[in-house]
Amino acid sequence: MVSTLRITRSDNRLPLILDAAARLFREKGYAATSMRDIAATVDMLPGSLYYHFVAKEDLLVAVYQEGVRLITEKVQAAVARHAEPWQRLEAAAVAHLEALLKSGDYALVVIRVLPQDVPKAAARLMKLRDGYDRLFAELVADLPLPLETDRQSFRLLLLGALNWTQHWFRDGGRNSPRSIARSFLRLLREAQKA
Amino acid sequence: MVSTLRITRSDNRLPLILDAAARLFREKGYAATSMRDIAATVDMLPGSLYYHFVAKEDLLVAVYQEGVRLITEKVQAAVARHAEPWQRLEAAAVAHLEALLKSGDYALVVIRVLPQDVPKAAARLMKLRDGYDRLFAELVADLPLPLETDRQSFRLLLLGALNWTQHWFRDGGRNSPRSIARSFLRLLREAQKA
DNA sequence: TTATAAAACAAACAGTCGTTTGTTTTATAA
DNA sequence: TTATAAAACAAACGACTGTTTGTTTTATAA
Repeated sequence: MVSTLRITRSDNRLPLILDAAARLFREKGYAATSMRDIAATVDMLPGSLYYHFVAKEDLLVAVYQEGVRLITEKVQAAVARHAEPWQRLEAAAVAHLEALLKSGDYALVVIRVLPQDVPKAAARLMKLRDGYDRLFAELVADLPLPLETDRQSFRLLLLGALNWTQHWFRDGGRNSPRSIARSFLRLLREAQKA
Repeated sequence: MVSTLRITRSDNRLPLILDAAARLFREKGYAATSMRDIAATVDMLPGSLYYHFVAKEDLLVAVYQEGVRLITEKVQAAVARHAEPWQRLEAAAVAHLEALLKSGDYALVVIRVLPQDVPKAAARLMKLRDGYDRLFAELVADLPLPLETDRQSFRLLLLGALNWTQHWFRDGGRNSPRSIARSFLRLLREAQKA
């Protein structure tokens, strides 16, 4: 699960710490979440967290890393199931949105906590993001679009709208992450057919 | 400028305080900005801020209010210059994006600081936002769209993409807020002509 | 069964947080 | 010129912050 960190004992509670951190970072943001909050959630003492992480920012980076991994994994799997460019993009959009809105805390931390909010970790966070961005760029590059279409704007429009859903999406309504993603893609696709 | 607060003396530094708060809230977020940061920026003592505001959240609400007012003002003025529905929406999108990316700190605080980040002020912040959202809803309602087009999705797609630009837009590049907004609208419009 | 290292405890550190209280300065109206 | 209220100062409050240090418990390999 956490590839870079060694776990040598079966009662290791590092996964629990990461879960708690992910939940709190998502709910309250990075700055408003204290190490004591996280420790209390997993019934530990604050200082104990420093056995696993050198500093608070490193805890965030670990959560971020797992979040990016999760999203990337789901999107790549979804894309692989299709061959036609538009279908591949739609599958990616659906998977992206489901990862954000359904799979839980890790993924949301990635689009909710801004690198600039954590200066000491900003460079590492941006690097983690960049890898993922390329994935979508390739999908858009493969689309059979009219020559005059600005593919960069196309990508930014779609991804921005998808990421912004976190601010208004409420679970339990009529529309699912899947239906939202499809709806967005339909609006974009019609325009590019000719 | 600040309609709800009385200014009875010419050397009142309330506007300076608001400017500083807006800048810091935008740069570092709400939680990471301390009252001492704000006070130091305007060369005051921390406690002095409490002559103007009962609590930190009220300072945020004041900034937010001014931000919403600024955006609304610019968008309404831009819309009023056109009669054709598509042109009105494009003018609104351009004004909205210019307000966010060019006019400075107040407007950006509105889309950067989430109501849920400040529980004690969340209700007030959301109320301020809602008024503005209606404005765009009306513009979309007036568009001559095919019957099958989902107007709500259309609005959320556009507004989400516009608001997300804060995360990647860098000033000085080839593309201006105006050109970005137009590019987005072109992508959406082509699809809806038939 | 015992040695070893993982993992957590216990307690404190120096600094910062939002805020309050009493006092002082100063622009303005009378 | 003086009375008044606006606006800021000065200093502190208790609570909370990220983090460190030394010690203790305990799962696991030998």
